[in-house]
Amino acid sequence: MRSGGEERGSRADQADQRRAELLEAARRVVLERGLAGTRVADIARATNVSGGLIHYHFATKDDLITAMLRSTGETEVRRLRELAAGPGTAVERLDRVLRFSIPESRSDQSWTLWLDASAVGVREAHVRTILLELEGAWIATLAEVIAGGVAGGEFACDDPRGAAERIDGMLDGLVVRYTLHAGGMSRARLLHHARVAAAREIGLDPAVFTA
Amino acid sequence: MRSGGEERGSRADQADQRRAELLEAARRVVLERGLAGTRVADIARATNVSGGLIHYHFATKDDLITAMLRSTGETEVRRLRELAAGPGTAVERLDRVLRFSIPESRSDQSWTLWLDASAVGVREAHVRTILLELEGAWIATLAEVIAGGVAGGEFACDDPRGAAERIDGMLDGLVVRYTLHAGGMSRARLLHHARVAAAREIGLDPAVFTA
DNA sequence: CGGAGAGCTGACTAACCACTCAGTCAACGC
DNA sequence: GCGTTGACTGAGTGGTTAGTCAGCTCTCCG
Repeated sequence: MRSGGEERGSRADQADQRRAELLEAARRVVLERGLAGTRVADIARATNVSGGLIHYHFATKDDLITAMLRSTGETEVRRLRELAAGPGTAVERLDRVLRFSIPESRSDQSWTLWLDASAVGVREAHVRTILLELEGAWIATLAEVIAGGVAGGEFACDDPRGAAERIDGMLDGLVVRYTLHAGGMSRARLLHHARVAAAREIGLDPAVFTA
Repeated sequence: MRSGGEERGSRADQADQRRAELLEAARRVVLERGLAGTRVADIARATNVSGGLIHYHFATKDDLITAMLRSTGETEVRRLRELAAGPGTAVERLDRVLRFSIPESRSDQSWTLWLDASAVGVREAHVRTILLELEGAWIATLAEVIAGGVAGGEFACDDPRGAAERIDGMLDGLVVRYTLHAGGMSRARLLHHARVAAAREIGLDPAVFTA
């Protein structure tokens, strides 16, 4: 075992690599089977390691799941900030953020992770904290992009923070609906709603996004 | 046991009453402990019956939970329709619907039931169906109220259905945020957002709701 | 080379929990 | 009254699963 596999550095790095590997496997398994349906044995199998190894690197299943949610959230926030800070007009930046906030396609079920986490977060404070940071970053980024557009004279909006909260809330709600109900809404309509709502908030015509 | 308790009718009614009682207890327990944390023994204890009785009335735990979700959803939809069909101007009817759609207070955690259900619904089609009907009824009702306002000349909106989808989505997203994060948003701000977004969709000033 | 310790294994255990079942009791029809 | 049937009990039972542990192997370093 582990002869033709990926390279492994010094022993000092090995544990970190393994931890990252377990985190990634946990993410895949939870996406596939749901949080409630995920066993630590499943994650072990997906990584081709023994069940005992999971508890060598993570004291409890909870630790593993929490670390996985935190690292996934951090990755998403990093990417969001890159897109928001990227080149182009404020309209282009805002549209990039909107498009990044919704699933790429019908088969992109990555949002179910946050649905599961939200249900758990009601009862568990450390999960709630992760969700709060994730959503806080989203709202803050949206608000910055909108405020930037206002400062540059592109947008008209007297409450960028409030607008960001409303847009973020609508995205969350609609994405859940899109994710849950296959026939309920097309991705095109989802994006249309996001653009219409955003356009209303910044005092522009929705057509600016598609021009 | 069961001497000073509530009256029980004929044997024919008894089973129905007991079923309803178990449904209601299941709702309370799930709200308190979450779907994942609910044991059938908890529901039995909350009803002061034996564990075996649960399975006398409901073949499986899943059956009980599903029936509970369905009955809760039906009750909420009935109440929503009453409020939407009630007296007053279209603005008043719309505002009643908006206020009914958000928690009554910080201690009203009834929405967590639907958060739990949504997470389960990703994997289980029969739960998904219940959610689809619930959300469909909400959107349809919102759309009817808006269309009514347009017909009566109160509102200006060229896509009541789309507006309803956006408002419903935003309510879902914001209510989750409100429910999850104690300090994140006040109920007043939540209601403010709902009214601002709705006012934008119907071409009125948000102040009409508070006048 | 040799000892130490990190990484890892897999069999084990203790707890948990949905569901079963044999039997009790009381209401109802006859 | 008396047998039947529906409501209900509570002690199981079997399957599942997070976490443990004794011991193995390999790498690193003196």
